[in-house]
Amino acid sequence: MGRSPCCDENGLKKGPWTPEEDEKLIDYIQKHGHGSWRALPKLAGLNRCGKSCRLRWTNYLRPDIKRGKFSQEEEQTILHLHSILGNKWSAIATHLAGRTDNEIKNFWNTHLKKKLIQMGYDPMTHQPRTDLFSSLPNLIALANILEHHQLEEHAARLQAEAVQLAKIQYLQCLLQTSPSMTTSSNSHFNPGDLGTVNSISSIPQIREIPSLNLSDFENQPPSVSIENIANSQLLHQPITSNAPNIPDPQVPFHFQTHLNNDEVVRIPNFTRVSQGDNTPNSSWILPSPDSSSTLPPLTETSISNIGDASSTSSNVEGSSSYWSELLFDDPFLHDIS
DNA sequence: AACTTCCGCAACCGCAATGCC
DNA sequence: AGGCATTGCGGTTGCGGAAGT
Repeated sequence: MGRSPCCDENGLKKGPWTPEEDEKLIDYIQKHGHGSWRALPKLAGLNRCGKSCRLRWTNYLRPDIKRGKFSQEEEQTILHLHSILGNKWSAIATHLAGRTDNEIKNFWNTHLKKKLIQMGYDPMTHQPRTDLFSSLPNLIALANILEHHQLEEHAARLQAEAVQLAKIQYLQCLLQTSPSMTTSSNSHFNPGDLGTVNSISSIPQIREIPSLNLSDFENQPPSVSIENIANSQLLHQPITSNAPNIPDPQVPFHFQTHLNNDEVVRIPNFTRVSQGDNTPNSSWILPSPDSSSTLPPLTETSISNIGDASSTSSNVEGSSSYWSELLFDDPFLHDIS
């Protein structure tokens, strides 16, 4: 397979294009079309290689190019497509009218990738990073700063953010393990679908969380101080299922966070605990941290009252399925699916 | 004000795919 | 079918302006 001759070999000009060169290129293409890119420079009176002309035209001079800031919608589209296609910039560009692959690639590398990292996602897999606590030193450093300069109010906000982040991670784990959410083309939840998470605001416990999307992290990435981790009892601990009869889901760890003194969220073993009954409308809220160890057993009877009894299989997958169905059977969560 | 560092983006490089003879 | 030319694509570079010191 042949290689294009390098511009250098022929003493052709490289580097930024001048307005005069742009004008020549535009004039020529408007009159004759680009035809052979190799022949074009000579015909257009340009001391450039054909490749350079082609790139200049396709990435900058083409009249149908849309310039300027990417809209929220475009951003979501890129995130979504990237989660499916990966770094197939040209394929992604076909779904964004007027945007070039180069522009999308640059936007990804300079903005979106950083956002995902800040949100705790692996930008390549779009999966939540499981090494959240490997960034502990950074969190500690942040905590030290906050310790001296932040007001109590700020700390409370951080705690809320920690809870928010944990909830997102929970939902990701949940959606990943839920067969009911699996499709052939996109079997996992991804941040590009964060708009979906907004619907979770209908969950009573999460209602207090404002509508959540990427822009929420634009100016201030979610941050968690070590102090607040301690205060909120956001714990990293081995799986020790406190819910009898429910096998541990196949996840590396789970979080447990106390929203306040009265509420507990366990993640991803997000335990919706009935307070006296196991009906679908029972509360999501645990009365106290300790109560999680004294939960009434979720028996097959109670499960059948809630969801599909066949999902009570003792294997791990069945467990995930069970929990997922348990959760998704909740009318509050119907919007998600 | 001067210098340094950071950041965004246009452009380049080089490999792969496709087309043509 | 094989070889060369051309085009497409993704990764990387480096320039210029902004922000920070």
